[in-house]
Amino acid sequence: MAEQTYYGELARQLSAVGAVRRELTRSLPPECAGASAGVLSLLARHGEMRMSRLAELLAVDMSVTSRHVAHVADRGWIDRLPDPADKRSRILRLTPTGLAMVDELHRRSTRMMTDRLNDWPAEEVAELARLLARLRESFDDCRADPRAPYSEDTTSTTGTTGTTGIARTTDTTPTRTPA
Amino acid sequence: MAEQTYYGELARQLSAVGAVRRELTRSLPPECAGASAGVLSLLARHGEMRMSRLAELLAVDMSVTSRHVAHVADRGWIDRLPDPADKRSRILRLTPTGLAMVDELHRRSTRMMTDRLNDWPAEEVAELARLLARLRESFDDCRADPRAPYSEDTTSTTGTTGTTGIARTTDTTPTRTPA
DNA sequence: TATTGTTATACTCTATAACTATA
DNA sequence: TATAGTTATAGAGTATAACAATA
Repeated sequence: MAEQTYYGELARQLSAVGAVRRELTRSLPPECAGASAGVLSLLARHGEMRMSRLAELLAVDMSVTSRHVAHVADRGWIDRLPDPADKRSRILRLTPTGLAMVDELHRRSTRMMTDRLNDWPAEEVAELARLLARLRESFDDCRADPRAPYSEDTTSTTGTTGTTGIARTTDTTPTRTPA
Repeated sequence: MAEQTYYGELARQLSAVGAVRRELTRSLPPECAGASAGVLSLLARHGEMRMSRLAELLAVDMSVTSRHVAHVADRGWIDRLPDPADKRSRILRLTPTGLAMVDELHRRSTRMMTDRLNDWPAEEVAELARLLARLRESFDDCRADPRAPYSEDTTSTTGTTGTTGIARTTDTTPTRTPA
């Protein structure tokens, strides 16, 4: 069990890292917004899948996923194939154009990171990536079992009861490593 | 210089950590949105400051800062005092109510992290916080010197030239540790 | 009756640009 | 002329809820 202070400090750093994410987003091609990039990367990494599975991996509501998927489908980067096993469902699969875009995205993000972190030793880059993956897993695990998220009646403020409605994720099984 | 693969992996993990940030946001009191929390935390950490300095620390445009500051001022959490040295400028300072809110925020975020990461050894929590802080610094350093951000003509796609317009940050000097 | 996915609507956060008031 | 801050407007991302089609 870590000291209280570290937890608070970690929480602050997590908010602050938004600036880094925004800058990473700015390095993307203009036709491919951040959310589209997320969809394409996951399809490249995990292979074809259904909407619901993708929503899990993205850790956002399916309504959100639906819009992002429609967007990348409109641009011809994925196909939405009928699922023979369930007529309500759709199978999402990268097109060759989509695959090319994934490679482009990977090139750009790698270049950006290389540029910014050129003085980082390899172990620290890998270590940070590892810890972030584990952080997500720890949060996913809690989302998995639905024991009351919070009670929050600490003091000065009205209590919230944060209810989420997003399913479990866990993402550590690459299917394909682009380029 | 780390291997290319680690850079790409880190970029992916950074996008994916958005889910964690969203969940952290959900733990906040309803009257205090994420952006307000950021403003209050920085004022608690660094003490009173001007708008422009706060915009730097937040790493967002000053127009954005202005709105967030107006919001927390409306709720009585900060005062906007005249700057005797420059009549254009305003000094931002936490009110007692604002300070109480900061404590509440700290309590909540710490509790959330404690809840989710209860099986993490203290060193890993601290290590992740440390690496994230350093990540921000590395990105800030690049923003500081304005050598052409990018050229981007790798292949398949139209090139972007990401221009930012946000100043340098660097945040490692706590002024006050709440609670 | 429950589940898969879509759409409509609303809210948060951010950036750009035009504007003011000082410097 | 340049800088500090404000406001208007637009765009990206997300959540909730109502809905259609199928299980």
